[in-house]
Amino acid sequence: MDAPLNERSQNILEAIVEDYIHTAEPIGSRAITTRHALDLSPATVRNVMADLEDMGFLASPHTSAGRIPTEKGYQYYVESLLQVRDLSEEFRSSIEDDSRFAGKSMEDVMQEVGNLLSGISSYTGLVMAPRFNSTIFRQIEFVRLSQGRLLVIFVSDSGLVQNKVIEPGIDFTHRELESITNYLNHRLPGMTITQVRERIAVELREEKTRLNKIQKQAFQLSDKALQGDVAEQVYVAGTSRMLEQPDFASHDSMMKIMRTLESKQQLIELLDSSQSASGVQIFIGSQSSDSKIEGCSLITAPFSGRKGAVGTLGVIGPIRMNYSQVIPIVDFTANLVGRLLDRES
Amino acid sequence: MDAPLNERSQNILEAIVEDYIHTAEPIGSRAITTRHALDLSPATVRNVMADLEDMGFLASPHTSAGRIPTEKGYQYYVESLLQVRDLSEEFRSSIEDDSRFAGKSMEDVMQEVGNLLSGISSYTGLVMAPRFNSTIFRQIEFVRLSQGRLLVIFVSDSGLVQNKVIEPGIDFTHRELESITNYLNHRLPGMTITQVRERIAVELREEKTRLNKIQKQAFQLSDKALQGDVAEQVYVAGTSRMLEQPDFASHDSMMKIMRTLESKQQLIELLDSSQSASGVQIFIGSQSSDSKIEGCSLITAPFSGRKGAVGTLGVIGPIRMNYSQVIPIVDFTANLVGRLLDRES
DNA sequence: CATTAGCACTCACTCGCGTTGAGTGCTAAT
DNA sequence: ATTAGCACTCAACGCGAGTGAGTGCTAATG
Repeated sequence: MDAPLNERSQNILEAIVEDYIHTAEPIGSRAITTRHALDLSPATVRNVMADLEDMGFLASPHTSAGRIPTEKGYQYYVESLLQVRDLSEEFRSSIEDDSRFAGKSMEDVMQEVGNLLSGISSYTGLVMAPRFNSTIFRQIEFVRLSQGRLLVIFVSDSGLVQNKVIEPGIDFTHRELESITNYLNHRLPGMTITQVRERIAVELREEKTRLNKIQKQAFQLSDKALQGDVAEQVYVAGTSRMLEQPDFASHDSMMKIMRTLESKQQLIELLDSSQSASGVQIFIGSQSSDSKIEGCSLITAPFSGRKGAVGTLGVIGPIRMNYSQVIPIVDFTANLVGRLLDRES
Repeated sequence: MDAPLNERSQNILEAIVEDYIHTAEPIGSRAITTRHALDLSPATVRNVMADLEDMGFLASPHTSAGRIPTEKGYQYYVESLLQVRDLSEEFRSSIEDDSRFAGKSMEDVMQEVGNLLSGISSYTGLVMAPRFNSTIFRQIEFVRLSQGRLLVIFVSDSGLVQNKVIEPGIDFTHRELESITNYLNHRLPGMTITQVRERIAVELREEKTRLNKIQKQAFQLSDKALQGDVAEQVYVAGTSRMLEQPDFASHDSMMKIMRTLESKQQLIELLDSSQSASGVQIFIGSQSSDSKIEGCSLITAPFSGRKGAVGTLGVIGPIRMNYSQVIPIVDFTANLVGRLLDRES
């Protein structure tokens, strides 16, 4: 929509965005000339700043304050000016330090990844474990509870464990369950849960065929067990990091953020859209959905093992976020988690 | 240490505490005479208030403000003045509404209980699931992962599922694992994990005896599987409720609380002490451990099924907490959860 | 003698106001 | 095209007077 920015304007915009990311305070023309060696006088900078403001990249809180970037300013910065630095060796080895994941169940690993993201980025870390329906079936177990209630435990290829309680109607004996379990565990591994479901539907439709009683029961039971979606697992780490940000000093904005971070459902919606994308995605301010996370930016990346279980992880922080640092962190971590998924299979 | 309070002083202290709980603002002498039908003049009330301040039950933020209760004041109020009301029918049925727990795994039930506590009390809800070591063993399953890694899944009597990853050193075949699983699931149910552990230790010591290979392997494997403590499961709900409290308006106090609520470890320590007690316990301000939750009170109750799996739940809020409402909520909920544990067995 | 009316006193809170200074926009000089 | 100079703006800070809720003390009262 606009003429492209000339180099000087770009430099100045970049300087303002970066300074503001560090200080969280409006940047004045003088501050730029002193902090950056641009060989320009404050007056010239002022002229450029006025232009940038006209074009919508900057805004001034009031006449006698400096400028702060607008959302559009951040977007331009991220798309055109930002050069993503390589991850520092320190971070890299800190992320890759396998000992932190040793001997942990997949759930604990996910939580730990959240902690890692939050710890290194100093913002809030989010991890959404792979959708169960898209993961590859590895094993199923049944545990008899009281009164015909059955605890079903699924284990996915990547070591994720999910369990739910069902009431099948029939009260299976221990032996029957054992047979059913065996049967299912021989037939189903290697398929995704969705595929398993379809398979079951087919088999049940053809039930008049050669299925014996055990087989029929097995399919009926697993049909019940797989009915309905399993809730997504979301792990949040470092929510208090949000409170450290001066951007959320006001009580209201803080409450809003914290409420959102508490609601798994809303987080799922946020992360969901990036599920299918590939590579790091950046949502700046209102680019992410309707103001639920007003004033926030979200950096996400999907992760997946070789066999395709796909989850999403990311970092959420104020729009005034250190993009150049966070982007490689998210990228690198997503790769790591992909490898962690594979190590189980 | 002091002469017991006479009735008039008690009435006035009670009035002040209750008014302050509602308004969060210092209470003056006039306010009391108008809001409560005590048939006393403000002057008389002032005299009594001065006495109560001398005795340490009240404090004045500054000369020309009203009085607020001290911790000692709250303690006296809770111990001697508070009559715990019966839970309103509305709350009672809301808590007992079974549908909210229908078809949920035990983990989800625990989280839901947290939500319930927070929702009804308007403070923050805490639930610590029964210590795994004290729960009764019901079933164990092994899942082969890559490279000699084994996923172990324990199910407790009350339907709690825990899993961890071990590296037994030997690479068992599928058949071997099946036999071991069968053997363990026939031998161990009904004991607590701790008992199971002891049993294993004994059997292994006598291994020269009549144990065949499978049996020996079974014990060695389960020994590995049960080594080390399983992390406590803590569920927190409604942390943002803390931010709603005017008591935590200051940035500092807020951060402190949120950090604590984020740390499972610290929450475990808080809840741990009430584990062994029976009935509702009330920790007012510094009564709870060292200022980690400065300005907070904690109301807890242990819950247990008939078979003894013991967990703790509670509500945490500002010292200025609505004790008369929260105490019966916690009490009632703990009973409910006890029943929920039993329904599985 | 306990209670209360009366009164002087205290002190956080609010509001208005002048001062300060960082920063701007405009204009004229280079 | 750039820059020096300058008038202007406006949030932020500090100060002082005014306000009022609330106290503590004293003397009067039933």
